[in-house]
Amino acid sequence: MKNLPDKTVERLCQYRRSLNNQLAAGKTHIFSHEIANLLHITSVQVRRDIMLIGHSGTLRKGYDIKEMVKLIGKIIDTKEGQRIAVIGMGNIGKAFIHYLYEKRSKLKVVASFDVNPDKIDKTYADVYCYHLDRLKEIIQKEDIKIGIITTPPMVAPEVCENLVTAGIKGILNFTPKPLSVPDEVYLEEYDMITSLEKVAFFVKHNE
Amino acid sequence: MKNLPDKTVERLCQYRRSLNNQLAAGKTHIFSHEIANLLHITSVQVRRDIMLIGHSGTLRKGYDIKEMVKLIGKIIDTKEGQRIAVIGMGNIGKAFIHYLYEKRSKLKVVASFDVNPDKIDKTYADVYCYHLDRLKEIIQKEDIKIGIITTPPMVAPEVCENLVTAGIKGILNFTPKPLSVPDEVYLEEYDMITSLEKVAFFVKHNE
DNA sequence: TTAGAATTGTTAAAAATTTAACAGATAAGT
DNA sequence: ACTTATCTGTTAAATTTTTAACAATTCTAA
Ligand SMILES: NC(=O)c1ccc[n+]([C@@H]2O[C@H](COP(=O)([O-])OP(=O)(O)OC[C@H]3O[C@@H](n4cnc5c(N)ncnc54)[C@H](O)[C@@H]3O)[C@@H](O)[C@H]2O)c1
Ligand SMILES: NC(=O)c1ccc[n+]([C@@H]2O[C@H](COP(=O)([O-])OP(=O)(O)OC[C@H]3O[C@@H](n4cnc5c(N)ncnc54)[C@H](O)[C@@H]3O)[C@@H](O)[C@H]2O)c1
Repeated sequence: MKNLPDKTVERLCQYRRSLNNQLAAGKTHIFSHEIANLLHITSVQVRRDIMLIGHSGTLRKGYDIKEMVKLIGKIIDTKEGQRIAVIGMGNIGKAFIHYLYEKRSKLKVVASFDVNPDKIDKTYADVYCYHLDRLKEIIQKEDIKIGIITTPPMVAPEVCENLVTAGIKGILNFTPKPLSVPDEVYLEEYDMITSLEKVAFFVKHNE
Repeated sequence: MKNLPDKTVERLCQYRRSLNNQLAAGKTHIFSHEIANLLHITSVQVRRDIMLIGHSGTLRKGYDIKEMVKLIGKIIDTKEGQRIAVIGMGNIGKAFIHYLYEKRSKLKVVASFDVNPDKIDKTYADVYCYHLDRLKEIIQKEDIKIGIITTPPMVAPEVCENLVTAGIKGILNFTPKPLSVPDEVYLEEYDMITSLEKVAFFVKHNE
């Protein structure tokens, strides 16, 4: 199940969340066009994605939601759940930890780091905050594979480098500073402001 | 300058931010491959994007940074700057307002809304927080064109509908709840968890 | 002043992604 | 049982996006 297109992986995550909602609402089966409507894409795309992961629906009945959620989980999650660190316990860092805590997903934040004494040695939603100096030590001890950078932009490159040295395998960067990592580390840059500027652009051009 | 590919628009926003950084660092000109390195894309792509917006560099000297920033601004910004509302003054809502405030960009948050009495009638980074009931009134009075939804997911569809009724033209949705809007409204769904799950997927498959 | 290196701008090719088209299967109604 | 509506799964086509290729231009320096 390795060669899924990037975009498909992204959509699978979204399918799963929507499907869980439907499950909670009491539905057991769903049609491709229903999923499509929920996510504003076409039903063809949904069917194609589902085909790619090797799932089959029942004709005239649709897809079994529970099974799909389970299958997507198999593809996206790891058995034991992934262990994550958040670096920079400001607004966004804290928001993230609280959010994941409530969701109880397979993605577990198991440590956080900061340099501000007010934040260090405190616990946020069960996540302990260490001084940045202990980054490498804790990451290795706790077998953390993913780092989320929510520090001020200026220090992001340095933090990034330290994460890589410590052996992290994936980084999600929330700062607007573009980072560099070796090939074997997966880097996702998540830029909230670009999204907003994109909206602004399209609003401007639809006037 | 209407028919820019979606992806190009996105990159232009990123170019601008990086270029501003370079400007601040004292550079006046930059080569396509330098921009490319900053953003982890190819120099061809940079040149192509720049071509599409009708800018020209100087051979062997590169692109004039100041001019490029100005041109990108012309394409992306509106003259007067866009007026924005944030609905839901929790962690993310506040983070956003503070961030935009510091940046002093053309994107101005001019109002925010909540239902929690603790938040209402207070000011965050110069942005006043109104009760949700006044949404339509304020949006129309203040000529707000863009809404950022950072409420709890459950109420997002309702908020969205109210925004549309009030005449908003673009929505940036931070909740994991997919929304529906009429064709003339531009909707961007920004899902932080999907990004994280994507990282997790690729980490898993690189092991 | 000429050769060589560097860099842009553009067209063409390739790759990735989305959409269309439609055959085949099944449930529901008659 | 037969017909019809509806959906899935899949292959093929279309579109979008990225990458390659290279001519043209400018600077450097022998
Ligand atoms: N925190 C994260 O990392 C994260 C990640 C992904 C998605 N999200 C989503 O982003 C959204 C905001 O997250 P947050 O951490 O800022 O949440 P939060 O709980 O801190 O803030 C929500 C705010 O919305 C207000 N609110 C409630 N009902 C409202 C209504 N009807 N109208 C206007 N305001 C209302 C609340 O009073 C509160 O101030 C949520 O939907 C959350 O699921 C958060
Ligand atoms: N807030 C937004 O809406 C928004 C939007 C786009 C991008 N961003 C970016 O996201 C990042 C975080 O934003 P925020 O609003 O949470 O910022 P914040 O200032 O609230 O939090 C930053 C945290 O990082 C800590 N920190 C500082 N230096 C550190 C270091 N060397 N190592 C570890 N921690 C360190 C600080 O003590 C603080 O707790 C920033 O880079 C910001 O530019 C924010």
